[in-house]
Amino acid sequence: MGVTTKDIAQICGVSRTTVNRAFTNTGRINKETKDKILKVAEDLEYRPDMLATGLKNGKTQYLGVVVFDVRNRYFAQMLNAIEIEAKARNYFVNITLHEKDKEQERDMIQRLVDYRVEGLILSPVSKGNDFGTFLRKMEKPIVIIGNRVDKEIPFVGIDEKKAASDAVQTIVRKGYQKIVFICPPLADVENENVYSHEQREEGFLQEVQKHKTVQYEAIKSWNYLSEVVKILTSSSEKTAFFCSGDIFALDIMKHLKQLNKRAGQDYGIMGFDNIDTLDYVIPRLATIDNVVEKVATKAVDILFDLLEGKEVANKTLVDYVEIEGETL
Amino acid sequence: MGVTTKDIAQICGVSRTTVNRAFTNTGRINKETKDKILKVAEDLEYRPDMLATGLKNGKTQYLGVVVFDVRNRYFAQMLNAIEIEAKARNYFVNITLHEKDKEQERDMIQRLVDYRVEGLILSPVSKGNDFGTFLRKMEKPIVIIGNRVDKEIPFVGIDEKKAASDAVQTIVRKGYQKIVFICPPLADVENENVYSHEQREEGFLQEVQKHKTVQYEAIKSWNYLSEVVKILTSSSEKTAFFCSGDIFALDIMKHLKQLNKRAGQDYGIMGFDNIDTLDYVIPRLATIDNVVEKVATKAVDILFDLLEGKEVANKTLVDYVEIEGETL
DNA sequence: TTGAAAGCGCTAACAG
DNA sequence: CTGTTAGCGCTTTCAA
Repeated sequence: MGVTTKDIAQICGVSRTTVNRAFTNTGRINKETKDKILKVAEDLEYRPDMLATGLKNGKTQYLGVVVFDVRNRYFAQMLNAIEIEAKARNYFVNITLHEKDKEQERDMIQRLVDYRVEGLILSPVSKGNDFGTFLRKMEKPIVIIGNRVDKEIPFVGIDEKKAASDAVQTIVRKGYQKIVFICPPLADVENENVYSHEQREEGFLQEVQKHKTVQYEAIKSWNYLSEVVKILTSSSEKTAFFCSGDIFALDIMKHLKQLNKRAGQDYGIMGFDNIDTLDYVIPRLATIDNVVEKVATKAVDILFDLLEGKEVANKTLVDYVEIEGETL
Repeated sequence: MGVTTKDIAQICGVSRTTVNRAFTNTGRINKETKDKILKVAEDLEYRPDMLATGLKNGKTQYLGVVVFDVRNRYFAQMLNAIEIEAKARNYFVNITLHEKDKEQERDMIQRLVDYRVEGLILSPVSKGNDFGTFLRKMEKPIVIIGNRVDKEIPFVGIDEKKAASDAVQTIVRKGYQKIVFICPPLADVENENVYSHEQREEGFLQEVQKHKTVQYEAIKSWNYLSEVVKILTSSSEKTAFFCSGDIFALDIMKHLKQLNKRAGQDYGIMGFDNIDTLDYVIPRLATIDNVVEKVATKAVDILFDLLEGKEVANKTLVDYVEIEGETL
């Protein structure tokens, strides 16, 4: 590497300890020597070696973030919020991505810990006790967004169940007689949905069953497009599709448009997430804003509470927002 | 931290040197002691401290990436490609984001270097000699995507100028008599466009001027929407808008749709980038695919060439793809 | 085949 | 106010 404290010490005719003191403002030090040291350091463009500092202190001022697939709008917004919030506290963020691969996910977490990040924010595909144990073994503050791992690890999110339930109420109020829930599998491999989508489904089922006159159905396969067409052409009831993600809704709208079925008129449709692609699509999709930026910000707050040794709730809910659209 | 080589050495009754040899396969070592060491290490769940290793070797197996604003689809695709390509070579990626802030940009680069990333891939907002000098001072392999900094620092991208020129040819061929180039400023602060958009503009101008019968105009302000409306309502020529980014095109299409003007019929429009939001928008926007994933992959390839001490071209072009749409 | 010793660059306890 | 010393955890001569 380049310039070290040793070089500076030599040039200034002092010890490395003194040089260190000049930087850290710790211990008493003569103003003149300090100024001189700082000046020399600047002239030489001295930069402390963070690996050495980190090694010594066991602290790196880094947070680790692991998410799957940034291409998902949801995550992009999340990452930005985390970055901003962390920066505000003078921390840095190491973002790592993977593609819904559970093994990779563990690797990346492990790797970040090996590099001594001080805390982790995760939006994992893995969950369950086994994964929870793995995380606890890291012995680092961890906050989870999006997929509840287990009861113990702090989680931040919205009340997905209640949001889905609200959505169903809205749909019913609009006079739909049949509601179809679209919820294809997310983690492809094991055909297992992440927590939030499971919750959405639960919320849907719980609420829709309260309305005796309303028919319902849940489609959980990947070829939902053809199923949707089948339903729409075969049934006479006023039908709405409630999708566990905006993407599915957009996909359906596009497909049906080609068949000359118009959202909001020939059928109702509602999404979930409020991804910003919606800004460019007409008609405006009705959806639930999962306030991902707020959630991310809150997650960082909680992580810092943990870092400061504070107690935190193991579940923190942020208020979602229902967005009215033109598709219901 | 947890278990160290010292612990393992003690347990196995050998020196730390020997433990190290067991891991690195360097130097001769008794098969039995080796096996024993590895076994103990596994039992204790030993993890090498990467800060210590990095400090010692001056190598971290990390690449640094700095981009502004992942919310931009463009970058999201890029990051994924980089991550995958780096992983394939057993390297890790530290992604850092900022919001078009030049000072922050430098900070983050500096910080990554302080952490001894071995190389950098940047898509910077800054450019020019001054920034080039700054980068060279890092004394790290660097590859630039998207904003040419200066002649010396290796750059990967598409031939933006030629792509824009091609686009104009296409538009002219479709019979448009007036072409309006939409290119609002990207780096808000200084009203200065990044290289790629400048190139697109140059390509536009160069080509459009070859077609004497075609009128043209360039709108470079943020309130392009009202300008567009003004032009469309006031002129009788068959008009097409060529946007330096898909986002602007989508914005215009949405706005004009509300005024009952239909893309592809009442006016032509073409974008640039081929962001994947286009998949959900009807009509399909004509655009240029900037093949960002290919570019990113290539950038990593080049970075590794640099890491291996190979000579690389200071400018590498990847073939773009013109996408036909329904909007011309 | 193994170990002792020195050092990467920074920090902190303890003396002076 | 300043310096000496030891050590973070790992690696690498060099010698045994």
